[in-house]
Amino acid sequence: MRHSTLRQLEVFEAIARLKSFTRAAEELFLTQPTVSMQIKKLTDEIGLPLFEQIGKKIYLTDAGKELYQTCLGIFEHFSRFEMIASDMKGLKSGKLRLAVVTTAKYFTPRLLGMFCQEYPGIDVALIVTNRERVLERLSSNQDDLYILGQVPDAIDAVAEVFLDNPLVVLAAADHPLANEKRITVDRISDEPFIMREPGSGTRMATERFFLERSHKLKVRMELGSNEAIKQAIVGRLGIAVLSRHTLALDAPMGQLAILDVEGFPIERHWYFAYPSGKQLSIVAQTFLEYLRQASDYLDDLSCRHAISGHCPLLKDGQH
Amino acid sequence: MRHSTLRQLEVFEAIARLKSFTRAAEELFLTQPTVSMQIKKLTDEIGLPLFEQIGKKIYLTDAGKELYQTCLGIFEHFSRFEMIASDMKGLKSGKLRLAVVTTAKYFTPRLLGMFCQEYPGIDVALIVTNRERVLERLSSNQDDLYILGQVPDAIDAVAEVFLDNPLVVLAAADHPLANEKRITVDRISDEPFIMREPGSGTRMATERFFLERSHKLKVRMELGSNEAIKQAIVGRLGIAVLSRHTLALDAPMGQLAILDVEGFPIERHWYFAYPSGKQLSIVAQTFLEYLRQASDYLDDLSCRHAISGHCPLLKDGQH
DNA sequence: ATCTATCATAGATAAGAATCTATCGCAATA
DNA sequence: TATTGCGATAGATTCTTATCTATGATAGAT
Repeated sequence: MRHSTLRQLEVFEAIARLKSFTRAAEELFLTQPTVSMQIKKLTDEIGLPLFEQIGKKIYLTDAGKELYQTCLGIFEHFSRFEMIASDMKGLKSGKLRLAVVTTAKYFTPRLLGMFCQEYPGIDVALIVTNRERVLERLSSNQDDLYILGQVPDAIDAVAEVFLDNPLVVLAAADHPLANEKRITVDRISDEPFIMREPGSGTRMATERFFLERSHKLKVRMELGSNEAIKQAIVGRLGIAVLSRHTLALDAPMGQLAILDVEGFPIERHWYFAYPSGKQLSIVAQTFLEYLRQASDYLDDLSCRHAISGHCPLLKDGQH
Repeated sequence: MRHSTLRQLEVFEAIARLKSFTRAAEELFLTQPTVSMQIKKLTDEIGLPLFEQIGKKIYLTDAGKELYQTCLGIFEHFSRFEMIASDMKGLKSGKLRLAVVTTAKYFTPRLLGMFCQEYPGIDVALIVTNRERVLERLSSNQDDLYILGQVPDAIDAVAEVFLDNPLVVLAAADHPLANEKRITVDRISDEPFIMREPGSGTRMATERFFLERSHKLKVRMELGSNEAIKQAIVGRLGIAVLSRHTLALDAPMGQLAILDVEGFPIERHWYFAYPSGKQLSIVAQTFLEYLRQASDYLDDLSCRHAISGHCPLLKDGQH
């Protein structure tokens, strides 16, 4: 009976409900012979009579009753799906899967928060992991969008800048250099450095920076998280280059200083990316559009926090 | 999307499962362009992409995942129905609704018991009510088969004898006539009679019997149930004409006697009936066939009980 | 760089589905 | 008995569908 058509079920349902071929025909804007024909075919396929006629009344047989229930169930499934589909089209529902590089966790929640407020039906999943895993997910198409601090090179992907990502030199607030200005790279390079593990985008950029200036770094420690590094700085274990975004609201206030080193901040950027050739879901497209628009506001925000004097991390007059 | 076809869903399901258009085509014995075409149509109807292709891999979009679930649900419904239908065809399941006249309750359970044993999957519903209600149900086609003691006349129905229904005269075991033989109708008609309510088939047959012989009955009581009548007989309130089937195994033993009256037992019959024009369900047909075959055995059974001397109701030598 | 696997597209065709009009047969009803 | 209402049947038509072959495009794999 897999060869029955939905049309037949539709016709059947109408008859079963109205208990009349003629009424059903009217309801469906068909002629009566047409519905008769449909039912005939359906009955043949099933191999059991669905209706019986005593006098002029129509009754459902047991098989008919079962089929009626089946119909209702099937239509239920259909309309459920139709609802979901139209919600997806109208952005009333849907899912957005983001995978972001560790450092991005300092600002993506805020981004997502605003987006979610605007589209309350959208379900967002944020995965925070290291660059390597993010690239892995990117190439096996596990998410909708990816956020990285560096354009993926080995993988064919579309990437676009949407936010600045300035790298700054951080030291303990009472570090001798904390109040100096225009510190040379020379002086910095003598300091003990704390770094993320090799492979970290920040580390790569930092190393390139010093390499270009023919300096070597004293890497005193390698730590697996930005938070740990900040703690280490406060503990006077050394200085570090980190994204200014790591100095988010929750950073230990007043214990860190941004050093005014020549050539800093290193201007890196945040990129969103997705596999080239991927047809983005409507939700993803919308989020992307939202990202582009929000970037202005976000830049502003991070400036105010980190630069324009509202940031408790900066000593007076340093900006 | 009500215009999508089941075929499309079938194709879609195969692709979603195999994650390949080509594999799906092979599985369905189609060419690859055919499945592409089907999916194209389905996608157009739904208005959302269902698959995405990154490199040579196929992935389901969110909409696709939803549709896949929907498909599974729908196919589930279908196969459930198919199972039920094929069970119905094979008598492995099904329902038999019987409506019988009150007096028939003394033997139908035995009939049904045997039938149920033979077809354990069949669900039987037995409704016992008075003749009037049975006819009502018959004319509004509420059940599969009906059992009556008299052919329905006002209603157009098919009826067939399947069992004898002898009416006998019952009296208390110590009634003066209990030991007499060849009692004339004359003598009986002086006795106080206990009867069922007007409309009862037994009553109608009894009245006709006496009318044909130009006798009138002294109806002393009208009672609504055969059991009540038997109790009344035992209580010496009178005698009565009842179906011998009412003297079933559970009858009060040794307290009732069948009087050997001329012209008795009145030979009535049990009929099964159904609305003419009704296409009986396979279950009903089977039961009917079973009834015809079982009638011999049942006749035998009731004979042995009521006539051949094994019956405790009969005094020695009366048969 | 070439080959191979995979999906998309185009064009053709044969099969079949859905539908109609006209008419028949039956049963309930007036 | 005549009429009416309802479903079945027959035959014709139109349109769609499902399908094919042939070919093109793209991206991994060798």
